[in-house]
Amino acid sequence: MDDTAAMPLDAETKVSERPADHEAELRLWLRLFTCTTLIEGEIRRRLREQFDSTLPRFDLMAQLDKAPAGMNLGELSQRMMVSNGNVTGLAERLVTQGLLERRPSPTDRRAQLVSLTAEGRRAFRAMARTHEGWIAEMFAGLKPGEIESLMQLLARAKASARKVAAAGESK
Amino acid sequence: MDDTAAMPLDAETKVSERPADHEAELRLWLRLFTCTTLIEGEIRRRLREQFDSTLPRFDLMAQLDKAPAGMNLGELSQRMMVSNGNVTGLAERLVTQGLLERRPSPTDRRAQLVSLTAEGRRAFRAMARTHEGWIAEMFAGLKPGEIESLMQLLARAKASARKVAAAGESK
DNA sequence: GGCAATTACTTTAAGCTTAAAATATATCCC
DNA sequence: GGGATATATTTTAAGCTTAAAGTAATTGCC
Repeated sequence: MDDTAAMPLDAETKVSERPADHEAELRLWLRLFTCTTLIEGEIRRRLREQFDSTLPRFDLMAQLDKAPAGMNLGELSQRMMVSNGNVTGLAERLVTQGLLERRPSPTDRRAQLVSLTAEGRRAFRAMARTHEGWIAEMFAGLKPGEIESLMQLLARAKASARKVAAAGESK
Repeated sequence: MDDTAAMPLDAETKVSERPADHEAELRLWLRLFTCTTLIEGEIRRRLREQFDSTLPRFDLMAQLDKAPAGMNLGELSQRMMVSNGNVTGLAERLVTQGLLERRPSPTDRRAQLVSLTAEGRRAFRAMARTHEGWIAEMFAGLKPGEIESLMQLLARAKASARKVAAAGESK
């Protein structure tokens, strides 16, 4: 019935509410997660209802819209931060819809080059314009200064988390 | 070269680079999303590697840990903010693993009551302790004041988004 | 009592996602 | 040149997630 090992240091550990050591961080994570999930869910819902599309498809198209010459699937998966296999399936569905075009890379017979079709580009631009409005709507309750503060604090949080995540993946 | 506003109608608004009216909000959303995804991915990875578990399973168990008497699936799905069908499958897998127990509700023959088994409770507590440490680790780069500021700004963002999302769902 | 509406849950179909294994090609080095 | 290694992509198996349709039981109301 002693507690946490050795307890090397730092007073800090108040006692009374023992378990709560990192309560502030836990609550922050919960709030961050809830906030993101709330907005994300609404965006997904609207993409589906208004454009019969999905967030991953939108993301993929956004990457290609920035690269008119097209790119291969590996590069796409890196930029989207998802697995290779994921992009394979996503691209396939977009090709079926006529929004995406694949052709073999001229320099590497293992690789495929994908790019938006004219229709894909048109469809994406329409979605993107509307999407931008949705996001503005979601954050309409924040003042410009609050947006700026949030940006900076999230940058700090991201840097902090990135350090931890990066450490693990070198492995 | 001024822009936006006024300009009500626009056929198309040609003007090459239409400057993205809501760029600040868009960048904020991107950062919020990236930050959450980064942390979430690391948590998922660790749950899998260290506990052979998943985030949805962890969340479900967390709800039940707070309700020793158990609860029915509908209540669980509400608290987790996911669909009913989702909980059905999740619970099924946890039962298979011996971490969850189902029994018919004594008062309503349509309903099931679920609760953690002794083993489930033990497993959850172990995970929760470790999980708390991970979260603290992720945010270790932030000062207490920064955590506090983030909490408040995210609360404002959440309230803003909630208003928008709620408006749509009454329908 | 009996029937309509509601509620609790499950099933289905579709898509997203990943890790791991498999395939095909390219590159490096002797 | 030829074999080892690395790279680009696809396939597979498993799980998560949802909306919509289906089933069963309960509740409300006449």
